Amino acid sequence: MKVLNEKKALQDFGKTVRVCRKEQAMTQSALANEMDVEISQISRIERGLTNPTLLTIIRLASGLRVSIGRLFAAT
Amino acid sequence: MKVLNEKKALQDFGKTVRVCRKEQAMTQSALANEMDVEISQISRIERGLTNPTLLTIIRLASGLRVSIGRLFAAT
DNA sequence: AACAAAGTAGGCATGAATGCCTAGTAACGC
DNA sequence: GCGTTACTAGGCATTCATGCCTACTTTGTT
Repeated sequence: MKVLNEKKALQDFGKTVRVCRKEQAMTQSALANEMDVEISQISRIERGLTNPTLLTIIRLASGLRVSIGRLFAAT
Repeated sequence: MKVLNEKKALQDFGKTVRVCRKEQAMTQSALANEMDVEISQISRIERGLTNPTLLTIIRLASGLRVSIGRLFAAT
């Protein structure tokens, strides 16, 4: 029953998403298109403002062409 | 903009969670305690009825003592 | 500086995740 | 059989993820 620092976990995830996106030289808009999600949601995720769902995470990894594990490398 | 089979993705994830839980010889109740989430939520996740959030997924991996990537091995 | 592109801020509506609860079913040993 | 533990079903309330929209700020280029 260990305590999770939720805010930090979301921020770490967002940072990793941003790093991966930059590595692909994609804009938020381009990623949103690949993922078929709203562009504003990308911004919220990268800033750690939202707690994305499993399906969004799968879409992220697919759009960024990385493994899901990669998105949690900072964890 | 590839299409994602959402139902199958959630079911696959749930199946993997169940496999990992059995490997640890844990009950749903024990896992729920480790994760500090409601037991009914474990049941819903394993049956693919719900689309869990990032924080829930992190708690799952922690409670099951597996990497997050492991939970997506079927993906 | 001016302009364009990229990203942020914030609000609002809708649907869904989660917690909480009760009741029912399944799977086990005795 | 009986009893116990494990899991499922379903409802209800609250919170929040997401989509959609407009406006604003930042960044980069010329």
